Amino acid sequence: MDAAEPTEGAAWDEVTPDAARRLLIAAVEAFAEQGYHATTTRDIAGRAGMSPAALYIHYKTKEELLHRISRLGHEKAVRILQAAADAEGSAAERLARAVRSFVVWHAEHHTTARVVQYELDALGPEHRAEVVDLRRQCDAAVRRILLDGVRDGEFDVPDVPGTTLAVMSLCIDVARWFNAAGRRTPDEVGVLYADLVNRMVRSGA
Amino acid sequence: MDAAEPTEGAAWDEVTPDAARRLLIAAVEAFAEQGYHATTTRDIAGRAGMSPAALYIHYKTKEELLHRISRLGHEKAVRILQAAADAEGSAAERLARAVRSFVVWHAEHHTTARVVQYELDALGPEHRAEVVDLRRQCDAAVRRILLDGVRDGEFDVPDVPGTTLAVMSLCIDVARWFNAAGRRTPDEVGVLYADLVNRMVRSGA
DNA sequence: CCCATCGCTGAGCAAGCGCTTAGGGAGCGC
DNA sequence: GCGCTCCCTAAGCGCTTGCTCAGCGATGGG
Repeated sequence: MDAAEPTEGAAWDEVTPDAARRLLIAAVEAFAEQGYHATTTRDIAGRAGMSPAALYIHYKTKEELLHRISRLGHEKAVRILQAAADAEGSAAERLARAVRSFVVWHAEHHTTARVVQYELDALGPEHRAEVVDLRRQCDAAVRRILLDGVRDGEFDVPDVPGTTLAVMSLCIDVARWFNAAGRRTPDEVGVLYADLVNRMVRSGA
Repeated sequence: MDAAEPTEGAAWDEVTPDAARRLLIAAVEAFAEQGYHATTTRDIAGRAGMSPAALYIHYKTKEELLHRISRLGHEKAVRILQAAADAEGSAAERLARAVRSFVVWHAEHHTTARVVQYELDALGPEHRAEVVDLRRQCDAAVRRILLDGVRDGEFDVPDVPGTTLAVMSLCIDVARWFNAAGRRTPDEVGVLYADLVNRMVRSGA
């Protein structure tokens, strides 16, 4: 389907210089494993092979690290969903693409996704507001597909906002339970979930 | 202050003495708002109107508080799902009841549910193992309903374990996004979700 | 009226936290 | 060689954390 998903390392290409990227990747792993509040700056620096003080050359605070991770992750999510919503094809095809690529991203980058989706409350007020706005754009993209499908008679969806919520919720929760060592590949989960969501909205019964 | 949630107080009836219950309810609120690691023992004791030291008369450690909350919550979840699985009626009726009551519980007690579902990793190894076992019982109850429905030709479910996972995931994530001040009541969400899940598994299209 | 018991508090300890500061060493133009 | 810049470290500051402990006031049996 769409262009190959970048790998874990390549996803942070835009973060420079090298030391800042290494710290950020270390922070993602630590936050995903233990949560933001349980992670110490010493732990992050240690994973990146640096002394505790090195962190503060590249980031003002620990919270700024989380903010950078959260913003980059949400921007990626918005891009994935808007690409699907803007694509050619029937509403069913666009919805399937949206769910599949969104789920694959959550499964493949489940460490990043876990931080992005579950550490939102650890952000400061203005940083959180910025990220909440990006989430609204995610919702809007999915809702647009559903509304198109209802308008064209493709879908039977009595409660569009509620179903949008449920679809997003289903995809996001993948980050919580997905385990790379488990028996399902990200793509298998994506295909399964696209089918389940299609069943939720298809008309006729 | 919690008059809006009539069952909230009654849910912790079994916790005695009174001071221990007040501390536990304070801990649920604090953990749900800020997360386990961001909550201090001083905060919990303060919410219960006590000094920091009072906590350690009733609980050995902060982790024991989380364990008690998590265990009681999971036991309730198991009871809800097994009651639905064991009920009379068609598989569709039992599935609808399971989803509806499970979702209503997550919405009504979303503070408790948030702690129960998202602070699992903060438990010590042996306490976590105990709780993970209870979660397997939850999964098993839902899977049993799906298998019955497939056997009787009521459901069309190509991937029973995967669909079980998705149904549980959908219900659990309610605890993350549900807001008591929002425009949906717990019962409305329960009815909506029961319908969406029914559409996932119904045969014919 | 006394004193043991229970539930609790005030004060504080050792450890660990986020973050700062002074300074070292490699690479560069001149 | 010299000085300048850029990354980085060792040491540590001020503060908060989970948890402890000696002791206090209220209660109730004798």
